Amino acid sequence: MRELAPQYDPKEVEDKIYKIWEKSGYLNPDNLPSKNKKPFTITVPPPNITGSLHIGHALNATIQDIIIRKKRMEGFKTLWLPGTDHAGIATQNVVEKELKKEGLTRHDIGKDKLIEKIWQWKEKYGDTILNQFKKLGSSMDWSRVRFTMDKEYQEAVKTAFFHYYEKGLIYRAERVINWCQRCATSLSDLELEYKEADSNLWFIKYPLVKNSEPKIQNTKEEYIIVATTRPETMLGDTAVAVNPKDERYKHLVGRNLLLPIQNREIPIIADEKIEIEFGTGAVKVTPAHDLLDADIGERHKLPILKVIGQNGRMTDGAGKICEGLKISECRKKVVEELQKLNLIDKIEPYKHSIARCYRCNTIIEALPSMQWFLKMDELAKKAMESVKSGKVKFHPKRWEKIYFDWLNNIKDWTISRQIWWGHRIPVFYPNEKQEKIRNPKSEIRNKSEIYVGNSPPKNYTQSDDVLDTWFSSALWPLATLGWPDKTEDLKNFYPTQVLSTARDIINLWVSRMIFSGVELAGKEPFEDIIIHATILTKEGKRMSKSLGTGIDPMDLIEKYGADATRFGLIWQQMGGQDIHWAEEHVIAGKKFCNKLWNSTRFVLMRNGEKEHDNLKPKALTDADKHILAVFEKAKKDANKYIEKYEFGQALHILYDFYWHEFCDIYIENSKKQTENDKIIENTRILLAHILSESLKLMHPFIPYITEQLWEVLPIKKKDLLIVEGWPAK
RNA sequence: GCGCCCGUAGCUCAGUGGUAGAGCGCUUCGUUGACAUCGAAGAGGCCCGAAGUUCAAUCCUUCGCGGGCGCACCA
Repeated sequence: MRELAPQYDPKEVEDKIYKIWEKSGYLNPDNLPSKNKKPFTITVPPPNITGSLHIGHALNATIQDIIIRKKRMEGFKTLWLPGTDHAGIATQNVVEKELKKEGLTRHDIGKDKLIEKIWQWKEKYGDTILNQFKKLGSSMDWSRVRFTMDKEYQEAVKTAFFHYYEKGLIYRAERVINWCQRCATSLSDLELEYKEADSNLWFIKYPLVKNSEPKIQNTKEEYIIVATTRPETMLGDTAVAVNPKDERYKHLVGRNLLLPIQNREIPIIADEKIEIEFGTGAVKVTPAHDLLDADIGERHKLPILKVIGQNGRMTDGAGKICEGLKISECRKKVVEELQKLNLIDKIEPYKHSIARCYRCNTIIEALPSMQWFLKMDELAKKAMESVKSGKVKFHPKRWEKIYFDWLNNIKDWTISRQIWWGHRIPVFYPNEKQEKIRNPKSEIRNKSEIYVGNSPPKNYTQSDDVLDTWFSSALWPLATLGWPDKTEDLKNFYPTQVLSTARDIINLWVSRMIFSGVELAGKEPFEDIIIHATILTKEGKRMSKSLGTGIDPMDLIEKYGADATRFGLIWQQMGGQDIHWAEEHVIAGKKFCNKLWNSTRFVLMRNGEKEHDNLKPKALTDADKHILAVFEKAKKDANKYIEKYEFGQALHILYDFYWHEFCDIYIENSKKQTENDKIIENTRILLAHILSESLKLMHPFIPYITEQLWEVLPIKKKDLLIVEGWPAK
């Protein structure tokens, strides 16, 4: 037996214990004892290679580790598969920022060189997070680390693309899409963040054109006033719309207006979608640069006139005086011109939300662009069915509403991106058509001129587009296990059992994994989805790196130890509620570890070096009976709560039992009992029994200290605690 | 606008149809061999407001107020 120091020092224990786990091989399911038969799998939500571990990751990793460790002790063949995501736009942006420090842009060095730089960056920093997971004590299988740009993973992505393409679910079309001018790429709706901003509502007069047809009466009105937050887009207006029920305008529908500045005639049309109450009830319609207007335009077969280009400047369509101007400049210019013409009725201050890029915060423009889309109707139905049937369950259940809401209103998914870092779309065009392809106006309509597949004919060149990062993330549980190859791992570990993640990617990621799994492998990728708490500041605000309100879990580990950090995180994870972060609970965790340490010292001192091989205590005294009874209850309740994924509750129970029942009461009683020769032996066995069983129950929560204490317990024939039998079964 | 979550001790949060609990903090006492990262004792709460259901509500229902979040095409 080894002497225990009078205080617990995490620094002396953690790294040493982690190495023991790694060396034991038990992190890899293939090396687990033969009793561990039935597979149990979690694939970690792959963090972006750009990131470092934040407090939310730490909570999530701890939750998954608790589940995995418990299952491993219960005798499952557990696989917790680690990995990282290439995170297309995010990563490219980070590396571009690095370039900028040298005064370079990506265009200066070119595509190949940029991609090379990103790979270098990945080699250097990409494993940061994985090492931080280790520090936390995560019992992941390091022999199976995956990356979404691994060679095999790229094959999986292509296979998925071909599958959808052959099924006719993938198509290319010119549509009005979200465009980030800084990233120079399209974005899906989910990649936007709306932020409120102060702006104006401009009220502009559009003069009515006198009508020569006798059937249509000319009226007293000389103009219609439209209200807009974006005066510059008027240059691309192709109609003005009013609600058909609006009495003010009913008689004007069908008449023409003269679009100021451009001096084009545009019709007045009627559309149900127009709110009578808002503004003047008359809306300028710019099909090229507004998603709603694009819908209206389609319904009324309006021409689409592009006035804003992908570079964020006005196109020739905007007319001579505005061509080449930035959007903001053009706005000023247009307002100025309108004022000259005396066509501004009034300007009112107005607050509204503006879409911004979720990666770089640039204002998003809607504009027509040739992109690849994935048809969503059929896939969305499958995804909904998986949850409706109960094959996949959300915990807490309320989150399924977010899921259904999105799937019920789904639009086709824009899967192509114009960035450089990512999975190239496996589509090839004949070389002589390259120019045409880059120019959306002359899209190749003839399908036979496109090659989709693995071995393109000579003189064909691959498309420059890459896939949305989430297209590959959607394959995570499949591709990491070897799909589409029928590997042993795929057979053993797919479908997985649990997915634990943050609520903000329920649709971005979770729903897409579900339909991908069902569509491509015929099985839902997991059974239970845990949506864990979001950690906010004590004041209830979002943590933010730039505001310095974030918390680095590594600092906590450094200060209090990994077990205390895990304890603090889980202590606060109650009922799926958001956590208003309070560090004192980590301090409580540190104190608890020390209590555990010292109570173990006590038991060892009382029991001496004698090794037990059979800890079957009897209940001889009232104190004995009491402690055994409350222990049974604590064990049962803790187990129940872990199974319901209510980890905070489970931890509270174990804490209360251990400190207040075992230490405060039983240990105190045992001091007297060990003075009585008749019961001294049984008391010692009972002490050792409760201690060792408690260590097992607490191991998933605070793995390092429990493994360390287990090591010094005088018990015969023991393996590492990480594979000891779970007591509550 | 619609929806979701929350409002209990100074702080972070549990909890129950029969007038409340933990951790941290605070006060007083205590260094008897597990632990002062401790032990003992204690102060501290019209359980957001109003109405309703009930013998009885902090807990159920409705409506407010306050805080947070998500969704939405309000130009």
